[in-house]
Amino acid sequence: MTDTAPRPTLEAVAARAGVSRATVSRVVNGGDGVREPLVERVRRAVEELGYVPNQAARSLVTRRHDAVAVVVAEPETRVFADPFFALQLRGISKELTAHDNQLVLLLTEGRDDHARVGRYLGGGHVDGALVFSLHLDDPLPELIQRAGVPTVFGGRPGWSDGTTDVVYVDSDNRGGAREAVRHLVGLGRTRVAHITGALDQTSAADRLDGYRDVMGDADPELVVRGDFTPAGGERAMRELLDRCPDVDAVFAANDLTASGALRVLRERGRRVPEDVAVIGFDDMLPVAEQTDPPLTTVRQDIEEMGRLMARLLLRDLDRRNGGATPAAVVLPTTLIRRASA
Amino acid sequence: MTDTAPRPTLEAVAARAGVSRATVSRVVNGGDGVREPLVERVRRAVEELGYVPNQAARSLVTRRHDAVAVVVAEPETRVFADPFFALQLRGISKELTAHDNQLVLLLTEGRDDHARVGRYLGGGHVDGALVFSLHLDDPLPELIQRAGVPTVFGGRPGWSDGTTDVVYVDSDNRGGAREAVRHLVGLGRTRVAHITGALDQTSAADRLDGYRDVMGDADPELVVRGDFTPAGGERAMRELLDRCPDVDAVFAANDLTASGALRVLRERGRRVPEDVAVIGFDDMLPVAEQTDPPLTTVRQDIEEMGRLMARLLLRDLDRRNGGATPAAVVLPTTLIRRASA
DNA sequence: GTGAAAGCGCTAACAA
DNA sequence: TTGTTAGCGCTTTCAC
Repeated sequence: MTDTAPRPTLEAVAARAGVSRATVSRVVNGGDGVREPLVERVRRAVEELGYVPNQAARSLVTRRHDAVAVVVAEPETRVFADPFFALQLRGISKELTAHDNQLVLLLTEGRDDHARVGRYLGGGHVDGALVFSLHLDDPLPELIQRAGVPTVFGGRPGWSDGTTDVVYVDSDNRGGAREAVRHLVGLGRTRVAHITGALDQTSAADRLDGYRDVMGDADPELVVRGDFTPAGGERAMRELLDRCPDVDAVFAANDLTASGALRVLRERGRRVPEDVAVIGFDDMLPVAEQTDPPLTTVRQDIEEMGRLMARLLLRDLDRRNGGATPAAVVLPTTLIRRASA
Repeated sequence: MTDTAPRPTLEAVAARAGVSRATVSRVVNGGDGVREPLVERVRRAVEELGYVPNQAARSLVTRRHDAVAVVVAEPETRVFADPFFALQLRGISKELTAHDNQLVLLLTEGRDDHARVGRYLGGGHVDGALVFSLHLDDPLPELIQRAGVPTVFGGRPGWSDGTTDVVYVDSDNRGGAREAVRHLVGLGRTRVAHITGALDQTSAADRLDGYRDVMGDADPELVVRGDFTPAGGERAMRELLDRCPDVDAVFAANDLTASGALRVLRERGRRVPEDVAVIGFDDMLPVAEQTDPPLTTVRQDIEEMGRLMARLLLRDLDRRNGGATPAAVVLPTTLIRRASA
């Protein structure tokens, strides 16, 4: 907890190197158009003085901050219940770091925070924003969109009407769900159920759509609502067994849900996969590999999603430099076969 | 992805309100020493123009950034395996937000990143840093300490020699462990084992110390090394059962470890708590409540730890304003009784 | 109580 | 290629 020492300025470096501030500035920012010997002298002076540019002064004139906000709607239990958030963040961080950008994390807790976030984003502290819009009715994303900050969303925003060109990164939830259900059908299962996620999230809705793509004509009783949690999975599985005792396969909206379902199946004496085959979604390793039996599931590359979000945003920020305007990106999923189906 | 609109400046507000820039500045920063009618006029002008101060310009002169870096050593599987990180972050975020500070997240991935973080912290972009130093041999914390940025650590740093006054926030790991083991002993158990955490982390070492405080004279075979993961817990439990078949209680270094141990105990046909009582650490709800049987455990208030870290740092930053220099804080733990012990 | 003026440290025309 | 100069938008003495 030392006090801040007075830091050397461009001026000081210039004096020491015997050149002008402008030259030092050039060298510090890449050094093109400065002759080698001078570059060398400046470099040495920088070194000796331990000069570090003052970001505030630089931003003041460049209007660039080399900083990106990551906005996460917080009350989401889900954000904490699974490593989703952390993994995505890691991907984002890596990409940002690779391009010398800083990550400003904005966690929101409610109404008040929305205003705060809006103000912050509108306040020109950051060059852009990466936003996770988990719920259909979340007012935040639109608010941000209106703030006029370049933004990339994580997951397809629910309010996206297809008209406005929102940029987002998402997994192919629908396609992945289709693949899972097809696999179940291919196993010869005929009573394939689906435990949904929280349906106010597009990922859950899309997975349900995927299920219906394949099982459109199936007994509607086979679809039961969950909420992405193990507890929700248990509840749903019980309901399912009561309603349709002949169910022989379950596609759960995520691995956590599947783990809950598995527990109930065991409790009720159903063997997995012999009596009931189970497939999850996510391939969350600590969950999928620990269940009994290990979970067959649909993998999505979460870290890559984060990386991609950052990449799209940075590209957009650079579009003046000839880059094209990015559009939404949907990443493929993979079926991972383990023992449960 | 709109282009940035030209934002109004202090100058513009001053013109509109018919006052000087200085007066507007005063109003914007609290408004003391300005007469009410003027305050009112300025406020209105700010409102009408949608004025938001330019942080860069302000920082340039005040040398304050109202921003704090949170540094997390990343490769830590643990950071992603449990909600620890997210919870702590939430606490930090809340406190920071309450004091109008921004959270800049620095995730590090290795050697190269250390230099980068050092540079960033030394570069005066933030007013202080909150650092998680998980491993004893992590070079980062010391590097940061040397950067001269006010810093608060999360968890007692391993290299803290007691001489230098590092400020940190930690749970009473040792005391909590003692309480857990005493509870086991109080239950009449005589062969109380301990599955440790990753011993290169102070939290694990401290919990082991707590165990020894109570069981100092016990069979050393009863202590077996884990790594804070369920898999580690399984491995350790197997070893334990082989080595000491008469074990009648287990204190696991955390809930994840305990869940692994529980699994093995079930597999080997030992009843919990009848044959073997089990206690965890953390009270990580999604884990502790979902185990079978539900886990008795030592709770630590993780979010509060985060909040406290931020509070200590902010207080230090304000110490010029009469605050005292903060010291380390150790939070108490609570034993939560469920069914496993 | 209010305003005028001097920078904070840097970049970016423009001259040389 | 290098230097000179004029701000970027704000806070903060210092006069009034």
